[in-house]
Amino acid sequence: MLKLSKKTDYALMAVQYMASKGTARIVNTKEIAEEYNIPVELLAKVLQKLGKKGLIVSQNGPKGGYVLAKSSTDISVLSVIQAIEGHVGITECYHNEDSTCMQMPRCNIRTPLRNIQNSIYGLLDSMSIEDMKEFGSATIVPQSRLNGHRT
Amino acid sequence: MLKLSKKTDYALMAVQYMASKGTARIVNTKEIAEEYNIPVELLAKVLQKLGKKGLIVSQNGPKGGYVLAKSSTDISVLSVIQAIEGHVGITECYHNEDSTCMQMPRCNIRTPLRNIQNSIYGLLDSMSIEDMKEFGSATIVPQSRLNGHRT
DNA sequence: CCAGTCGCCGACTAAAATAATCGGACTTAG
DNA sequence: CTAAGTCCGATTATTTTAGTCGGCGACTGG
Repeated sequence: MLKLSKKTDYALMAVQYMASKGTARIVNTKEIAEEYNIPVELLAKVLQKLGKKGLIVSQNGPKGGYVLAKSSTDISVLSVIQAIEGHVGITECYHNEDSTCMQMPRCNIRTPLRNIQNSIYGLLDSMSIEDMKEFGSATIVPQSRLNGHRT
Repeated sequence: MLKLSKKTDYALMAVQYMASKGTARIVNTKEIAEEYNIPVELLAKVLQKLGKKGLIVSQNGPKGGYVLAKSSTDISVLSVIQAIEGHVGITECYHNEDSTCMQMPRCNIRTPLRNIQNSIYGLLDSMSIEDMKEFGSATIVPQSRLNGHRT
């Protein structure tokens, strides 16, 4: 239904939060969880995933926590989403590499949907975490080819 | 997880199929279901929803069925998706009008996500069912502002 | 004029995805 | 050496999605 999972929301919030603190400051799970009212254990797993994907780096022990692995301008929104959700596809057959779709043989919407998906990918890839701050109220993608409303 | 539901897939396939048959030919649920290996009862409900939204018109009785209510150039992909999924939002708070989101007070990703969502809307709205045929293997949205891959 | 074909509708069950919890192990600053 | 932190797998609860069932109502051809 075209909705992001809460885990992804949490991930974006957390990364955004870390970005706002800069690379000098190390933040821990509890701090972020309290800031946004997120269940700690859940956020913990999310951050672990981000760590394994190399988007953030972890520091163990007391005074430990996380920092962004690179500049917020170099972290795309897409990379965060994919870190949490794995391979994202708009349809079953693009979501699961080895899906057995009953409709495959005669499917008439695969290719066009792939194009839509690629456009969305492009959009998400072109937007960085930094952009999410800056463009708080601007439109990102040129919609020059839009030709008015249909029903 | 940014995936369309099967019902929506079915709806798009069905509409596409009807478009391919033209407005003269009336098609029934069973015919479409067999063409694409879709469970009839499920497809039936999908078509009913499309009917209620005025995208297709129904004909009762024997030899009954459905026809597109208007030209395939005047039916946007978005309208089909919305007919099935209702109001679509990329996040909980945009999906559900009256959602009580724990993160609301301090949420730092609402506005940027809304922009992303609007871009997706624009894309889906600008694409008609007819376009889905034509652009079987073309890219729809100009991605001129893309600036290479990040992680 | 009535029998069979079709759409219409709501309630129901089944399966899958998501959200959240729990328990315990490993790491390290103080 | 211990408390504060990350790490990790297993488990449960909740919600969403997929699919099923049964009956009603509309219509058309014979």
